[in-house]
Amino acid sequence: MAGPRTIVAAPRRTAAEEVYRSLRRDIVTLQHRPGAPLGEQALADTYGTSRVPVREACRRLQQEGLLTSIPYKGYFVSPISPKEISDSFELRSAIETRAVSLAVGRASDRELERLSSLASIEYTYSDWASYADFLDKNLGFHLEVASLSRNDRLFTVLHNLLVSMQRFFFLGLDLGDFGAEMRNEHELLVRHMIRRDDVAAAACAEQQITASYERIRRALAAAEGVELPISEG
Amino acid sequence: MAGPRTIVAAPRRTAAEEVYRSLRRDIVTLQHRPGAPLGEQALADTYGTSRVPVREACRRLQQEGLLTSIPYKGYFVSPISPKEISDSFELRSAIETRAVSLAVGRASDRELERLSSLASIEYTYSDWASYADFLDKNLGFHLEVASLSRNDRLFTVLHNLLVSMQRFFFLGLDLGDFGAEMRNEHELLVRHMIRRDDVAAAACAEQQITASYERIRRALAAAEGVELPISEG
DNA sequence: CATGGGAAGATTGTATACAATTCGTATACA
DNA sequence: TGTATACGAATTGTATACAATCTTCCCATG
Repeated sequence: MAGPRTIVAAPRRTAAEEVYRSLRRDIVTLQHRPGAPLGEQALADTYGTSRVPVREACRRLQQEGLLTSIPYKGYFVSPISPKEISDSFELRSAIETRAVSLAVGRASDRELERLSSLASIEYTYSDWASYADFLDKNLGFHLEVASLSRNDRLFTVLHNLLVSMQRFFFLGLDLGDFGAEMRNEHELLVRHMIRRDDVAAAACAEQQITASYERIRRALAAAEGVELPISEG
Repeated sequence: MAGPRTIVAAPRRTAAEEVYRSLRRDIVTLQHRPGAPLGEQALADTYGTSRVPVREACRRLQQEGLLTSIPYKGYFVSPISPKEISDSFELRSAIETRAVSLAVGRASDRELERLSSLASIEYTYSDWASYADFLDKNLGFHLEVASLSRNDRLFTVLHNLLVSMQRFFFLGLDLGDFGAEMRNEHELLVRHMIRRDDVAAAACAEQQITASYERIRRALAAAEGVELPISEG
């Protein structure tokens, strides 16, 4: 899913890696709420390891923006502020539209065909497990586009950004059933790319990212500071 | 220099932080050559600490792309390949042009005036210390632009990217005296920004980034695999 | 001479113990 | 009552010891 040519490095089975993946999953699926306190020792007890691997995982998540460290107080799940959401979408727009442009110029017909097969995804309204699966496949689609840009550095940065944005999307899915809408968006984008129209494809991506942002904004306005600890940005 | 409103976090004086900063400086100034092997224990001995802080620093540098880890062999300074340079400039172009656009719409006249004062920089040809100072100030200029975008996430990502690209620029400065040229570029960009012409400013930034890439490419072609270990990309 | 096995060395991964720093609180004092 | 201060609890930061894993090289064996 993540990478077609994942020659980079085989992810080894290490405790630090396990803690990292588990913690990240729990954070992006909102099972650890924004603002929730996490201590190294507590996490070590939870995962049955020592503080050293936990520490490594936490520093990684901190660098990716999902955790915030307050020295001698502990780690905290980074709060979700309107500004952070807006900043993230703005940056995503800058990077992903370029990725689409580059991909149009560099991907083979064969690869675009394969991309097309990843465009059709859906979920079941108000089904949590379905949400998780949907977001995973949606991430896969966008990462495939990024990978077709043939730019490893761009891929890595966009990968990190999209992962940290996953929890925003979790907030949005409950607002309504957008499965069909997003599937149509994906398919439209791929059609532009197959036609090798880089300008139209980039504009299409830009517009879809804005639409996604609007969905999140509406979901946030609907929830309006009751369910989740949203900090003022 | 880095940030005007650096409210984010006071950089604590910790051993891991010291090792990180020292190592990063030595890598971007090419005092540690691309491909050079670095072991945790050796670094610990060098810096007079234990492996734990060294490890933390190395993982950070690895995630930023300056170090490459080969399991059970050691860390190595990431090689500089033509593709890595090209990828980096491509990504930089995507992010920085957007940063310029945003800054034009959000910075105050006062801030743009201050930015103007950072534009005039120069260096002395074939003077190493002068190079380091020049690159530092040049970085400061571009980071100030990024900061004026008012997008923290964009700032952080571009910051990391530009830092890791510093060592490319080191290769380029010896090719000739580009001080005046780059100063003119900076001043032209600022003039576009002051005129609040975001399209012209973004196009100007794009063109300048391309020019910078060309300078590096020529420098690399001139050196042609004799002085430095350049891996084939 | 090619090849597989295995021991030795090196490196990373993990656990535990200890030091350093910070924050809250209680308390002494004005 | 208000304020300063000292103490203690909690947490991170660091050092060291040990275990696991990989590489390498040598040697036996076909």
